[in-house]
Amino acid sequence: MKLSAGVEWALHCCVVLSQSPDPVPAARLAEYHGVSPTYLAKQLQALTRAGVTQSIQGHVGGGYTLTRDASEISVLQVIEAIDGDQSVFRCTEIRQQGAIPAPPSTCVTPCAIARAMYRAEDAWRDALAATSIAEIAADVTSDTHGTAFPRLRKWLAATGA
Amino acid sequence: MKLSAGVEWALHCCVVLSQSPDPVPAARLAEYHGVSPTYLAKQLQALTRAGVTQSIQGHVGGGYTLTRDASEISVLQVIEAIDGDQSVFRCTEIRQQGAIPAPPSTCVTPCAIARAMYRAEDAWRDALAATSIAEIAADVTSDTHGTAFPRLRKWLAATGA
DNA sequence: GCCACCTTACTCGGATAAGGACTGTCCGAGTCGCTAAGG
DNA sequence: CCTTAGCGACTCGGACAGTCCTTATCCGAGTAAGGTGGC
Repeated sequence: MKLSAGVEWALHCCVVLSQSPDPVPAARLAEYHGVSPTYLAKQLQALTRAGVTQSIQGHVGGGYTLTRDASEISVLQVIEAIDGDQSVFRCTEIRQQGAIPAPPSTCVTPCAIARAMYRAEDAWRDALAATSIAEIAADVTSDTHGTAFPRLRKWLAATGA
Repeated sequence: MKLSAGVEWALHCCVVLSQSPDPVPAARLAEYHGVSPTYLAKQLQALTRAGVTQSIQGHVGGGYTLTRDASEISVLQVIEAIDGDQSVFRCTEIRQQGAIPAPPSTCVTPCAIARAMYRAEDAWRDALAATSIAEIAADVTSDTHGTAFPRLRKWLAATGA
C-alpha cells in the first residue's frame, strides 16, 4: 500500500497557493518544486475538479488559486481530490463464498474484519480532516523561522513580472 | 491508494487458524474461502516469514498454525506481514529541491506536511495494533450467534479425515 | 482620433504511451508414513 | 516375527508470466491583451 506521489505535490502546491493572493500558473509551481510540469498539471486539474482550487485560463495573469481560505481546506480534502475517496480496504465478502458461505441474512452488517479496518481508517481520516493547510503553513513558518514564505512571495513576484 | 487483496485473505485465514488446534493446509484454506490456492499460498508464506504463522511441511497432517495465541496477534502485524512495514506516505523532500531549496540545516526534522501525514498514519496503526485476531473471532461468533466456528471445525475435521 | 477586428501569446484541459506493482501460476525441495524384503 | 531400506504421497517454498494502475507526456481548447487597419 502506498500513497500516490501526486498527493505530496498537491499538498505543497496548496501551501504555496495559500501564500499568494495572485493566481500561480502550473508551470511556475512545477519550477518552484522541481517536479514534472505536465504531471503536476494533472494533479492541479484534479484539485480543481474537487473544488479545492479554481483556475483562470487564457490571459497572462492566469493560473490556480484556492477557492477558499487555507484554514477551510483540510489535508483530507486534498488527498481525496488526488487519490479518490474510496476506502483503502475493500471487503470482497469472501465470507459469502467458498465451502461454507455465510447466508446473506447474516450479512446485513460488514464482517468483523471489515469493521476493524474501517475503524482504523476512520481514525486516519479524522486526523487528516483535523489538519488544515493553514496549520501546515504556520508550521512551515516556524520551522524556517519565518524566512520561507517571504522568499517565496518575492520569487513569485519576480518571475511573474 | 489501495490495500492488497491478500491482506483480506490473510486476515480471514488467521481467524480460521485461531479456531483449529491442528495444522490446516494452504489448499484447504483456499477451498474454504473460495480463492486462488496458489496465490493464497504466497500470502501464507509471507505470514510465516513474518513469524505470524508456522508451517509443517511434508507429512500428511501438515499445514499452517499460528505461532502464538490469537489474542497476541494484532491486525497490524498481519497487514505488515503481507503489505510490508514501509510508511504509506513517503516524503521525497521536495522542499530541498526546485527554485528555492531549503538548506539542509533546516531539514533535521521532517517537513510539516510529512509530520501531518505521519500523525494520521500513527492513528491508523494504533487502531490496528489495538485489535487482535481473537477479538475479531469473538465478533464473528456474536455476528453468527455462535454458529460459524462449530460448522468450520466440523468441516475441517471432515475434510481432514 | 476612435472603434472593431485580427493576431498572438499564454493558460488550462483531456486524451494518449511507458513503467512498476499487484495478481495469478507453475514446478522444485523437503518430510513423514507405508510397504516390502531380508534377517 | 522384527528390523530396515526403499518408495510414494503430500506439503511448503521460491522463481516465473499476465494485467491493472500509477506515472509521465503530448497536443488541442479557451481566453484576454495588444496591435492593426478601416471609418
